[in-house]
Amino acid sequence: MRVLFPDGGSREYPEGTTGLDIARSISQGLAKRALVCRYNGSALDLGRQLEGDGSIEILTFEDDGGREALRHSASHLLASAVRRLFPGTRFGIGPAIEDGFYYDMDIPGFPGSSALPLIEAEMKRISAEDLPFVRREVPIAEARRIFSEMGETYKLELLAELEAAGETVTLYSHGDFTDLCRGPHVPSTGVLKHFSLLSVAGAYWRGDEHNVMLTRVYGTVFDSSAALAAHIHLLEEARKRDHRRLGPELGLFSTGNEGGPGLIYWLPDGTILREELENLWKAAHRKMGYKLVSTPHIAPAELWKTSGHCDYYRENMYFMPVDDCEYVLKPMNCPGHIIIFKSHKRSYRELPLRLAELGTVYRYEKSGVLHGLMRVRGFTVDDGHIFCTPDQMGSEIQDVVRFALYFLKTFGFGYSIELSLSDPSNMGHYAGDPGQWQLVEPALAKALDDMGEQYKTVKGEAAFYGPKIDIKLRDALGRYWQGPTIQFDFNIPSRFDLTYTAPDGAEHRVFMVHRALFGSLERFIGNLIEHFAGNFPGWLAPLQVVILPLTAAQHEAALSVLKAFEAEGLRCAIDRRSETIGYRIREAEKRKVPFMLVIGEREAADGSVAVRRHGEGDKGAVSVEEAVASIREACRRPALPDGGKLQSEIP
RNA sequence: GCCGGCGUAGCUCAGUCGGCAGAGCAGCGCACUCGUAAUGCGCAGGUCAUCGGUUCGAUUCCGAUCGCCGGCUCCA
Repeated sequence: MRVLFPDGGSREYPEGTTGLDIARSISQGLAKRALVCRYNGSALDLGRQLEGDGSIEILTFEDDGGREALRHSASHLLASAVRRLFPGTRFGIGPAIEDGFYYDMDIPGFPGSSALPLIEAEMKRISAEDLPFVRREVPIAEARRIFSEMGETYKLELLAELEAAGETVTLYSHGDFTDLCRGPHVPSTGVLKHFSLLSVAGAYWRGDEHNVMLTRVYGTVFDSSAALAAHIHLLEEARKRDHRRLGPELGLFSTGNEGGPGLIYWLPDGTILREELENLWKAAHRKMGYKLVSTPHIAPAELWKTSGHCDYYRENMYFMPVDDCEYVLKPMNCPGHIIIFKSHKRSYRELPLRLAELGTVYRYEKSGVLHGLMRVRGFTVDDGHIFCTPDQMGSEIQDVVRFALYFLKTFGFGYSIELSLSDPSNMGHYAGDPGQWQLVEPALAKALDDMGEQYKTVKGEAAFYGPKIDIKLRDALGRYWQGPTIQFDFNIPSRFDLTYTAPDGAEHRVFMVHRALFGSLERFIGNLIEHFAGNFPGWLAPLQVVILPLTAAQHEAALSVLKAFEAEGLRCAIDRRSETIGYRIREAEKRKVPFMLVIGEREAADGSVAVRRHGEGDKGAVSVEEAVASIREACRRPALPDGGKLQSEIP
């Protein structure tokens, strides 16, 4: 048989050669690192005999497929260890996940996370036994017999579903442990050396809250102890940066308990941070042609019936009685902006009309999903609604994407773009006229293409009311977070009968786009805290400069330096406490103040300050004027976006 | 909401197999006037999350409630 390699070369092998044979024939090193292979596109165990001509890829930990096989094999290893320690355990599913694996199990008498070291030790033992993973293809009836003998009720459920798909299933065994599994797997348990169990959690069988809850054990596995250590280090680094730890520690916000779960109380320093963001946001939006508006927090339930939220968003809304009516605490800003759009008859000359508001909304979230600033019950959306004509749509989309990227670049985030489109086989599910979808979806793709942006298209991920562009932001640790979102809405304009008068004198349906660039101010600040590990850039630092007179003899000099910095609008404070200079520096460092200015006898005498930068240490003495100039520069607010719209014309 | 874990001073955590509640840091007072990440001494600080039960006695054991943390398909 003729085997083609990824580099274009090819070679003749006897029929029935295995992937491992081929890897060996290429190099010992590759054979050692090989985990699984792909032959003619399908992933296979290295020990599988290959049939017929084809193209081969030997997959190692460097490849997605190799990593997945290693992780998935580790989940089997986990399961077999749990079975040895807790006989009678029944198994659910145990897939590989983004950076590790888990297994959902019903473990009789499971003591909780205290059992993890025990299980890990048992896994090490099974790894040392170097048991081969053996694949077997059996008729479904045979599999059913095997699993019902073992009392594996969850596996039987899975088998029942697989019946529809085919007549046979595959089983993988190592030692006396057998699992229903598609594979492929690494050759033997000995390949799994560098793993660690991380946590235990409850998980509903098949993710459905009506089902029983199983015990989920999470773990991770790598191909070297160094890579495992690096991953553990990353987890620790993430823990250190956790905004739920840093936020209260830096005096930014407080939440929970008396204040109510999921509600954020911004402390003075957090409020400064917030205000700086709001100021940049407002100035940038005005420059980009948005009109800022402000809408009330409550509105009659009627409004929300018209918008449709009362039907499909009810369980997230807070209702309250007012006079004889029912009112709603707003969960979204759009209906408010629609009232503003409808406040008078609109001409095509006014379009595109871009309304924006930092609108605080309240949504009921189940108590268990609340999470620091990231998932809360009250938050401020940097909401914007663009009302435009079909013709204007393409350039509006580009403007919004560019605007979103401006913010991400300003904060140093990376990003990746996702375009969510409708599912063509299920158009009945969507709001609006299919013609609109056909017009808009290609226009969204074209707008991104024209800008030269890379993006991933996901069919069927659109909201029922319209297609959308989601931008995920990547922080300093390489983690992705929900970022800007741009959503078309074919539902609301018709529900509210939003129209404009065109040049032909007739009324036309307006196009509407929702967009949020920060998403929520709370979540975005959470991202910023973790991204910067609390070391905010100068313009965001709640306190920018601390002035530290060495002794009481320099208090006067220090006060005049303070005045010089205050005059520049810098946020500064003087620390005249009767503490050693070391103590006061330590306090300022812990507070992550970017600049510390020490003033001793020498500096007081010649009108200088000794500059110390947070995290960097003493930078030496410079004149007060120089210090003011350089710190003012370092704390300057970011430039507004390029371009912008003509603001001063009456339409 | 559900499963599991946790809740002791402002913070970080000891401790009590049921018998007067402990430390460090922070706070306050006094002294110290100092050269780049913790000066010394002293004082104060608690309904041991809340409510109920068992007990002569509960912070400890049991139950409920509240809050926080890890999670709740990334599909054999």
